[in-house]
Amino acid sequence: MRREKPKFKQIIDAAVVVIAEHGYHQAQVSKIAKQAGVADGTIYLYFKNKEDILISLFQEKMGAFIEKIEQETEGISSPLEKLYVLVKTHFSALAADPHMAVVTQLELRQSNKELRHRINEVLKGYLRLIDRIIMEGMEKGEFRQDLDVRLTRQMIFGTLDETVTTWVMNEQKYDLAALADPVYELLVKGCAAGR
Amino acid sequence: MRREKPKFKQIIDAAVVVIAEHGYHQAQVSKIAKQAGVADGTIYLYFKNKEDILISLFQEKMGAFIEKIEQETEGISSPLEKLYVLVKTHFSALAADPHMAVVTQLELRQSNKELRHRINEVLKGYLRLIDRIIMEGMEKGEFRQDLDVRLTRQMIFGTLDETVTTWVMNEQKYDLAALADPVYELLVKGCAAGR
Amino acid sequence: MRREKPKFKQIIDAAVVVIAEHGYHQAQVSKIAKQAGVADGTIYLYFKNKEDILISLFQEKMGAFIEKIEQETEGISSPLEKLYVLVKTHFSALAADPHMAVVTQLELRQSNKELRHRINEVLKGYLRLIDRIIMEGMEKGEFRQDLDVRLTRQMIFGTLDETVTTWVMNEQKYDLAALADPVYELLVKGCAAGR
Amino acid sequence: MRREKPKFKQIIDAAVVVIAEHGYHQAQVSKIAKQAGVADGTIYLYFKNKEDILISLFQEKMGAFIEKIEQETEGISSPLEKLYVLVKTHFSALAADPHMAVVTQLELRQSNKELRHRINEVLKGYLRLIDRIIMEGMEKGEFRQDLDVRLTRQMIFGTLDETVTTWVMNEQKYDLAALADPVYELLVKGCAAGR
DNA sequence: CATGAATGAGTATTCATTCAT
DNA sequence: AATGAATGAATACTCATTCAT
Repeated sequence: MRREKPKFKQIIDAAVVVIAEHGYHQAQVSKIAKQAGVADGTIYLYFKNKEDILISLFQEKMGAFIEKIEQETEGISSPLEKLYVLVKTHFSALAADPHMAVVTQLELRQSNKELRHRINEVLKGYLRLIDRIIMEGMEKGEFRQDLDVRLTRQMIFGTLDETVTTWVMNEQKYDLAALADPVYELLVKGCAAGR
Repeated sequence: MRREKPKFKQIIDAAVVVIAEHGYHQAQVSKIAKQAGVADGTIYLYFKNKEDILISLFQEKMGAFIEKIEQETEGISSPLEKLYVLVKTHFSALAADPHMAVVTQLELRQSNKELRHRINEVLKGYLRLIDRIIMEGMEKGEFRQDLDVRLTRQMIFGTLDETVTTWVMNEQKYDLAALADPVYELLVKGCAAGR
Repeated sequence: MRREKPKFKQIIDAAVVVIAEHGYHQAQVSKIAKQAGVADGTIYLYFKNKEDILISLFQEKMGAFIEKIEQETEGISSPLEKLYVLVKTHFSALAADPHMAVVTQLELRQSNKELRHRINEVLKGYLRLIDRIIMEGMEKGEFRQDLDVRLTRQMIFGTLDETVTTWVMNEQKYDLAALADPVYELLVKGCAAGR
Repeated sequence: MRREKPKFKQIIDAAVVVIAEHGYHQAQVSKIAKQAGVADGTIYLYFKNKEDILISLFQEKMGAFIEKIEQETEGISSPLEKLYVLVKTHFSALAADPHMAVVTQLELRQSNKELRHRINEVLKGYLRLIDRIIMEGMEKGEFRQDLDVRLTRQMIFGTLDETVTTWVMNEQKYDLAALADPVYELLVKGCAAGR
């Protein structure tokens, strides 16, 4: 299994650092190789091509991200609480890894359409997780019955994503994790005044 | 005023078509010139460089977009209704211009960080418009009093943006404008069941 | 006669200024037109093409230069004295027109081989003048009898040219005209100690 | 040391041939690469950019030229004889390498001002060598005591340079080396008849 | 005569990928 | 397995010249 070989991780980690520091368009293969401490050619013993590095990077990191959120929400029975933990974990995981935040929110989005479609494949795992929470919430009566699952998931993911992106573009100046509570409340109650 | 010269618009429209059809990275200057029916060199009589075409494109189109939404919401006194019209207009404007939708949601995001920052400057006008609706809503008691304006705006914009992007990535297969009502309701009421 | 039309001179003078200030490779036709206060297209009513401007420039200025030296040396009977006046006039004419000095010594030499050959045609008038002084000097016994005219002329012109070029490259910091006496003596006596 | 790698010399030699045959402005990088038998990109493993090829070319060739003249004049005690050997070697070295003669006398002078200044830096080594001969000649009493070293050097270099350039522009039709004797005599004795 | 908007040919340089060692 | 020298395709921009007004 290539994912277990030490150089596989070594190269992916190097890619994250190089992209975060130099930006997507300045992340040449040779720069990644240098950062990883291997020869340019060695990259191609572990990855099919440059795109494959980026896809693998996203798979590895996003996979861990999803797994973490799944673990955190696993034992929880209340869908609303699950949603809260998801928001909290989403924010704190990215706040804890500033390099990764820059890479996922800004740099990787500069990739071409094909790569972005591949990335979306990976993202789907996360979106399905959100979908499951929504459906469970509707079943258990904690969420409104008339929700459109896809639209609700788009609201949740869109809000989280926009919040993190704004935070990254503001150079991560404020405490992202602290936004979990008000954002959760917004998603749950909406913006209108209650009756 | 260069913006009023016919070739200025002609070239920008050509750029939209070329980028939508061939993608950002395949939108060579010569391809845009050909589509516009002018010589390569003519481009440079109206634009400083390639990046300037893209920035101008975004300014022109986004400017018209914002202006349209401002006009539509102008006479309305209820902030909630303003929000509804904003959602509706946002969706229908992009649904009415599929090329532009592809360009703004997918292609232009591949641009480098500098261009994206310039684009964000233009976007700010739109975000400020949303902010004003939120503040007015709080003042008039239609929105909750404890809202964080920035977070609320990020929810609204993030949700709209994610919804449009998903629609574009699904090849605009369904009716985007029809989503205005449920999305509006989601934003206003949130996803939780009422008490 | 085009040479007598005011715009002809106007454009040539503009070319000298532009080339001296911006350098040969930055002396675009449009810049010369602007400096001359005419439209780009007007240039082509007076000159066949850009090269023609430069050739005409050289002909006009070099023609006046040669004429001046011919006039100064005309009444003089002694070839040695003629040579002295030539050296003196060569230096003082260029010292009096710093723009022109930069143009002839540095900028115009960046032109392509063909233009340089055309320029050499013009220069030949000057070289023939030097030749005549040498031959007269040999006839009148003031110059050595065994001189090779071409080589002697190359020594004279090469020395003057190198001296002016060095002066221009040193930013015309010292008094060029003051070098006429020692340079003349060098050309006449050579560098060896007399017997 | 890049100068010792075979491809470094290979590319420089190719540049000399291409420039001599096609002229400075027609010496595209791809043409040089083809002549050198390498890929375009390989050029940039050995040279920073195109200008660097030309500067290196001049440094390599002019360096060898100066070294050769230094070696030839080394053991000689008489400054006059040193001057003779310098003239002789200058002419015969350029006569032996017609390509290089075209490149140094005609083509490289078309380069822009910056490159020409870099080239002059290299030339200074040669001018200093001439200066040393002049000063030694004055000390040993073989040269006149009242010489201005700079002017004398300008006469010597200017004469040699003009002689070679004329020879190149006449398509190297006559025997340049044979001119060493009369040119030397001119430089030493001047053109005036002895007393 | 004069204008100036429009033309379009031409070129240095980068970098993902290969393959002989 | 690992290396790194070599490859070569691909593209924005300038500016001399024209010609309809």
